[in-house]
Amino acid sequence: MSEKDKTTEEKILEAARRIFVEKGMAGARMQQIADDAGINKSLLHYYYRSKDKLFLAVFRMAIRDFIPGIKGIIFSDISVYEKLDLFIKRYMDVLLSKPFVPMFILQEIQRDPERLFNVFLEAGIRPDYILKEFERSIDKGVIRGIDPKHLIINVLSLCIFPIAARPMMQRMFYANDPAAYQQFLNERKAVVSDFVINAIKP
Amino acid sequence: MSEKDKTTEEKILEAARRIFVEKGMAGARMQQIADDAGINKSLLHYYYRSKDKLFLAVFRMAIRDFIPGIKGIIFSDISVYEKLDLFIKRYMDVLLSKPFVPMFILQEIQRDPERLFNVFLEAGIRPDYILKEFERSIDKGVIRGIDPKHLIINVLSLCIFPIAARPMMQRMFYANDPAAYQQFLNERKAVVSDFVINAIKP
DNA sequence: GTCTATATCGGGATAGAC
DNA sequence: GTCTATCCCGATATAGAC
Repeated sequence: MSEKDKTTEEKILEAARRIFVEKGMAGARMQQIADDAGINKSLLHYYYRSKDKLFLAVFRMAIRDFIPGIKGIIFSDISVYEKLDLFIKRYMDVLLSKPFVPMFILQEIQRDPERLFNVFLEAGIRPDYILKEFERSIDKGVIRGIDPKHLIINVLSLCIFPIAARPMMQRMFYANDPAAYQQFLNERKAVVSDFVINAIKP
Repeated sequence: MSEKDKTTEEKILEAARRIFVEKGMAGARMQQIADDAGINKSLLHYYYRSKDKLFLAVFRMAIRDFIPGIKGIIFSDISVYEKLDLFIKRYMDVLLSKPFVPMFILQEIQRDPERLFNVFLEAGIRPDYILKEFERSIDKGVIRGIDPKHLIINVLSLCIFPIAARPMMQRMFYANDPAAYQQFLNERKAVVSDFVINAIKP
């Protein structure tokens, strides 16, 4: 689909996504979103009644993009180690294809965690199932005794943080070379998987 | 020092810190900072000429609070494992005593990474030394062959993320019980240290 | 140093023509 | 559906009295 064939609504959503991620909800300007989308400011209000509604639309879109690939893995019928490996790789793939999501969600976590929690619930994201599975694996001695909550948060940390903190890490470790850091993030899929698996092997 | 003995300037800085962390630079309101400090809005401008200057003051204070305990460890003369263990525990202690710092810095990373990088440089924060030390340890076979950059970023991720994402994690895993999550974070010092050390043992 | 009052401006939102 | 013009509130910032 060429740039011109995009509906106005699509152009708005994409522009809004860019600006909201860069500036956050409060820092974003409707004018800038309109400019970025190549349309008039009033049209934003025509399609979405308010800034808040536009933000929510972008937000839901981000969540939806983000989820489908993940849920399949969690409920699939493979070993814990395969599951962890697959999850980490798939999860990082999704994050790399939507690198704006981490900061977007972190900002929303501060702004209104309850609303975010409900969006997650709607999407069927709950830790219960995987928590139980880790517990069983620990009981069976398949993985080392670590509180499953810590394990989950470790995995999330290792995947999310390097993307959220990208501008600084890229500057510090790669003299601000985007291609080099991208390469680093690609390697990271295997590195994190190894790291976690080594850490929890009995 | 009682609440009353604090100078106006101190009261402003503390209030500003709270509000800036909660709302971010753009979302924060001078009025709210003034209310929170129990003073008049104009006084903010009397002490700090503008919102941006106030933000910068809070920011530098945050960095300064944050650094001293850390640097000592990096250059101390102990084994890599002891150093990692000590660093993780001390670093998380600092983060726990200044829990606003992670989001504050993450926001600033998006807003102006170059300025932040320079503030870090001023404070003497550079990854070179520890990077080299990890390399030597890998060459000697003391730790498993992992790209030292990944190792550093893993440690940072594991320490920082759970605090930055606290409101959501607390809601998901502890039914929003702050004391329970605080307890979780305290445990975490030892858990992360174990996790990392297990992951890199040859 | 601290307050009240006010200037000034930017930005979200709406009205209305086409 | 898309544009121009405009409203109006809220927020930063300043002036000036005490």
